[in-house]
Amino acid sequence: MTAPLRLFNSLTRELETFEPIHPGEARVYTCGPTVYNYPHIGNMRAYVFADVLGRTLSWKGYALTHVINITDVGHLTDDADAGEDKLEKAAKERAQSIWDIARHYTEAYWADVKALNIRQPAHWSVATDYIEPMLEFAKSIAGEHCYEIEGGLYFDVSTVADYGRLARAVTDEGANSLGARIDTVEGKRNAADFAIWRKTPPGEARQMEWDSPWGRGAPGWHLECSVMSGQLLGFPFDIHTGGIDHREIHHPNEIAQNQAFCHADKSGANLWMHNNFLVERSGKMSKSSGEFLRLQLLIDKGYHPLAYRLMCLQAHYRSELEFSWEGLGAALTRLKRMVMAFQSVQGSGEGDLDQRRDDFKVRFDVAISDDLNTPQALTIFEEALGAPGLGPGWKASIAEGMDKVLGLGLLDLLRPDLRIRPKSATITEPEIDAALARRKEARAAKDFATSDAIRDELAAKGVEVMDGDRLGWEWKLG
RNA sequence: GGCCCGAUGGCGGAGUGGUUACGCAGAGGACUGCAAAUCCUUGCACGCCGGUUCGAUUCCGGCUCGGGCCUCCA
Repeated sequence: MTAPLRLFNSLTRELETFEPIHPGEARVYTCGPTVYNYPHIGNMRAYVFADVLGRTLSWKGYALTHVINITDVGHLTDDADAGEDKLEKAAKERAQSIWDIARHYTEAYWADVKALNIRQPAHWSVATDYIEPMLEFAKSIAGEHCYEIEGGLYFDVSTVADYGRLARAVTDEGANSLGARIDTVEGKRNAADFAIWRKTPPGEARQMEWDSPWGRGAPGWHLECSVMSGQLLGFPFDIHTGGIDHREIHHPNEIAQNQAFCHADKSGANLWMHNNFLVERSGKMSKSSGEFLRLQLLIDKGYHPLAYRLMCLQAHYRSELEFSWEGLGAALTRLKRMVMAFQSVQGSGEGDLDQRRDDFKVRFDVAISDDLNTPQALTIFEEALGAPGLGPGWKASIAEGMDKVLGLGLLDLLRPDLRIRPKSATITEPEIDAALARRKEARAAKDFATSDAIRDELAAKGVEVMDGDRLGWEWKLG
């Protein structure tokens, strides 16, 4: 009755039918943020994607266990072998405790998660809570797959089968392009070898460091995801997601660790899924480039955060999505109309239209089951909102079904909620109300010169008067 | 240098071997004192050159252009 769920597996680069490892269950691990800075909206696209995946699995009836990790240690500013830990660096620059830094940015991330209607996963796994299991994991693979050099314990990628197959990095000659540009570290056997444990350099002390058989130090970034996914979901689990950038380094390394740990050639997860980037004309979104787009900036400019979610939904997760303020505005306009359409669904039509209702559901299911085709699912959703004369319960049916998958939360979203005061506004709501009251009097007296003058004044302050609309007025954006 | 991806109307963005979604913008209409908002209607596209085919935007090859990754990044 429902369509089989087809998902694109980065490992095989093909669509595959989802078949749960544990009947009736779906276990998903999503690579989360490194909390050394605010997330930008491109980062958040990854979580909107993972959220839609999770919601779809729930819609299909699977009991979902979703894990998103919080990286608060081990992620370096440079490559796998050099550079500083991002958290240590941020703490040093701001003269703050590393734990305060981590907490601050974790909370900022969670605020964005909430604003975008991203559901809470079963676990937010924090890397520093898993140091012991990481040490155990490292010990179990150290003998057969790792070697020690001055910098710490390194993983020898030649000890596992098909290293880098996820990245498709092997050339015709058998050479591996991964790590080709990494500066050589003294003693490394292969360019792509990476740190499992990084020793604190002699004479230095880090805020975050632990004892280990390889000296006092900190775990390598790649280690944590293998450990937390294995601990919380068990190997093998169903789906591992992340940004497309992880397809090249982080996930191949994770797979290598999983192979070593499980004494198997399998990757540790049945499906590896990657969302493509949000791009901007001025160049790639990058935190290292200084200014970057935060969700809060969108809100400050008067755009409701769910307009950004809708913008993400309008494109397929595997396609690059072009960001522009015009595009965001278009999504906001669409969202406003959807909210109004949803509110006008009365559910008072004849009761003999169940077949049509089911047809919508089937079409929606087919679209979302086709590798999460949210752009198409959206159009079917809108068609259903505007379908005339559907029977009682239609509205609730839409909210409980399609909207649960898309996550726009139309049941709790009212048109006035979308009117967000821009931070730059120079007029207050009471002032606007007062002006509109004066305008109403003028209009009643047919003093159109005065009423138009008031309208012009408001327009100059970014307020658009809408007489024929219940809202009465709206902020002008852009 | 190596690996990979893309090229669809004004913008964004689906999809398909033969009638080319959808959104926003635009145009026309309804409504309005006039507007705006809203609603209805609607025009507009498949990078170039070959090949396969009865027929290609869709499949194959080449070209051009653009992008990503191999260094931190979702």
